[in-house]
Amino acid sequence: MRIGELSKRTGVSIRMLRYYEEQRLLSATRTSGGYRDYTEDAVERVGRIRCLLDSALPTAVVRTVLASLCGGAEAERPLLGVLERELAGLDERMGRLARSRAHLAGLIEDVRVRTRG
Amino acid sequence: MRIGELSKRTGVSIRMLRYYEEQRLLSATRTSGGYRDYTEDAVERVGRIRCLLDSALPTAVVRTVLASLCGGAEAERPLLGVLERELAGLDERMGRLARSRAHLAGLIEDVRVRTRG
DNA sequence: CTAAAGTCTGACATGGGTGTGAGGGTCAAG
DNA sequence: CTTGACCCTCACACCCATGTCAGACTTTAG
Repeated sequence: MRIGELSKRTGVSIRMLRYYEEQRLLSATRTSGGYRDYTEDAVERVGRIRCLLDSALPTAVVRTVLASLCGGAEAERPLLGVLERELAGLDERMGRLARSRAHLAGLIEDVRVRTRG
Repeated sequence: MRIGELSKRTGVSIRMLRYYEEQRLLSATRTSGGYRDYTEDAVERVGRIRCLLDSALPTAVVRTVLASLCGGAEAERPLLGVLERELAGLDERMGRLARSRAHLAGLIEDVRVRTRG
């Protein structure tokens, strides 16, 4: 299928499908006219890419993950380390956000008190 | 005082002090030679700016907050709304991150199970 | 054959605080 | 006067998924 159809079937913009190819997350053969030609499998693969990106993984990690998932179980050991580091990174970001939130909530409370007074 | 001293006393880089001025968060008079000349108050003001930025507020909001804090209590009503919207935004970001984290944790669990099996 | 819809590549913009560098001016101590 | 420390402005780079536009080509329907 061509890119427009894949876009409609996955809900992912054409721009992003091209981007995934550039990032080597997704591949397609080309027609004689130069159009991308996707197999049926592409639909599922795009879904997996979206899932991984929605887990806040950067494209480079998504590429690694996809490669490992297609490899055997022995390829999944280093993968696990990569994912755990990403998880730790997420936790740190959440911690920072939580601290900011506490800051801001305190600030709001201050303003409230002062306005009442 | 000049910018280098303010930087040392606040721990904020010179680059950032200039940036705050550009963003109209901080002001200084100029010497005849064109150097910025800060009053003592600037030290405290920079501290307040840092505090607000550390609360994940964008500079435009920091500007509003600083202006309101210098205004009277009646100026703090709209301010409160602004801050609450920011807080809601923070909560949404935290929610998204939490969802991503859950996604990723699930993915890791899958890999673990599959590697054991 | 023609028009329209689809596709191609390449490039620029976004957000937004922050680093870094170039090229040049100011000021104080020797 | 010279040297060196300090400062000035302007501008580009970063991150990185995503939108959007321009100009050109392909495919398909009429």
